[in-house]
Amino acid sequence: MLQLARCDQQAIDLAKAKRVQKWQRDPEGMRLRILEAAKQEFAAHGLAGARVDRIAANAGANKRMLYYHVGNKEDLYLAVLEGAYEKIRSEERGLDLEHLDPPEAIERLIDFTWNYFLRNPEFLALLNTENLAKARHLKRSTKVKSMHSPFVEMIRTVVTRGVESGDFRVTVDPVQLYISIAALCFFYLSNSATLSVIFGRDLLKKEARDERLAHMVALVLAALTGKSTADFGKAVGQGVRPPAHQPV
Amino acid sequence: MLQLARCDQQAIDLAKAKRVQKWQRDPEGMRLRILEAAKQEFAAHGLAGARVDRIAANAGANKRMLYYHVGNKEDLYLAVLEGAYEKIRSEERGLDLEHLDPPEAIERLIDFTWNYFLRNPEFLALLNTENLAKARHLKRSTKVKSMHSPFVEMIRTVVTRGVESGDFRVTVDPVQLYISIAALCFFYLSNSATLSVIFGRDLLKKEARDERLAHMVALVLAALTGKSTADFGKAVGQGVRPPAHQPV
DNA sequence: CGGGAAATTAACCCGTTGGATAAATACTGG
DNA sequence: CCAGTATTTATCCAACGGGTTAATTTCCCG
Repeated sequence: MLQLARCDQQAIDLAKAKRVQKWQRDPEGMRLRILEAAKQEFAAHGLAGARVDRIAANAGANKRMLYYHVGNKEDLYLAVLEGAYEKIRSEERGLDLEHLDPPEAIERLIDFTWNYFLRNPEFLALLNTENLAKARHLKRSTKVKSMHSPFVEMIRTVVTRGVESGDFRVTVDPVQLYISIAALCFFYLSNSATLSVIFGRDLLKKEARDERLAHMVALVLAALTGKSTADFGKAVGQGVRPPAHQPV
Repeated sequence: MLQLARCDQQAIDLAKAKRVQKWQRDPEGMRLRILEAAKQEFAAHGLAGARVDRIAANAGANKRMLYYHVGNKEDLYLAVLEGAYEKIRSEERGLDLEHLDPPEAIERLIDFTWNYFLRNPEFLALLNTENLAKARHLKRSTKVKSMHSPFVEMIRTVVTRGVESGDFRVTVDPVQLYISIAALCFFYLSNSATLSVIFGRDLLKKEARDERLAHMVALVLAALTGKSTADFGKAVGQGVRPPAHQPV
């Protein structure tokens, strides 16, 4: 008792003397940490499986902070989702496909999409979660709808140029083409866990990834140009080909 | 009070006389109804979002029945998942690709995969859920692993035959090819909700679905055979082409 | 430097949910 | 027809989890 009282007195003295702070203000930083933690949590467990307490803990924050800075669980989720879309579209805008000749532009688009998904696995999980919810939240979002037409136009331009130059034999709906490219990348990575079990291969190891990228590029370009590249995926046998292509 | 008593007596009399049964036994039927309800529930809400009480209600059963006939929530989930895999593999086995010439076999495989996913949207949702869980449950399952090699061999045969006959210009790893075909179908359907919002089109309406199937067949066959089919998706402009292909 | 708004913490509330228990009821083999 | 087993019902509960309330601390600016 006496001892305790002495300690308390000491603590107070220290607090006054050295101005010991229990915490410091940082609203912007806090908000970012919250959103980052939320992204990881939603990506790892889905909307229903995510735990608000875990988000708070991983953000190094008090649970109350989530509600103070962002809102309830669903607001948090929507904020994360919007952020994720903004990020990928912003990177895509920097792709600059106009200056490449069409086949190279397509290859670059595939390469980018693949590596973006590889670098941002949470993005895949978030999209799946949102689709499970039938895009309920995305529909409410005003931000997201506007940011996609420029991208489609960019692809349309590439296709048109390719057809005019004779590089591409046929014309394609740019939306279909983009969906197909995204599909080839997305499905492989998003479902790699079950596919690896089913086919008894580790689909995420380096060689497998390189092989997959080569396969996708070959598939799409062969279809568009009619010229079959040599490397269409590893042979029917077991040999593994060296990667034909490296991330940017 | 008196009235009530009289009613009770009446009820008892009726029960004895007409042998009124409050319920009748049907273990197998019950089990099936439980699994069906569970499939819908897990597909609609994911593992964490699924509610055991809702499953019971939709199965027309008491909650206790789930635990009695199948097990706890995770057991239920695994049973549903295994059932889903069994169903698609079993249907695939009936595809009988051996008797078709290679390009037709591939087209048929795409057609089947597409329509299977279309008819069984829960299957897509279940796979996504399982991948969110990093295939944790599937790894535990002994049943599932074995049933896939025959299918891969079936595709391998088609590819080999195609190369030998000269129909296909290049050889392809059958696993890569199957993943690509599944990807083109799966991603479009599984993500149709968000994609529809983003691109401002209803991707599930009849014309869009027909268009998609034609696009996928054209893409894959063009890549394999080198012969571009005319119909590679709707033009760069806005015209919609009539469906080139109908479900079986 | 001090008062008040902004930021943060601590503690609590309460409906939900997975799961368990025991009693009641139907069926079946002897 | 009866005894024992299989199946179903009716409750209960403890843990969890999202959200809130109120107090506490920091910082800014007049």
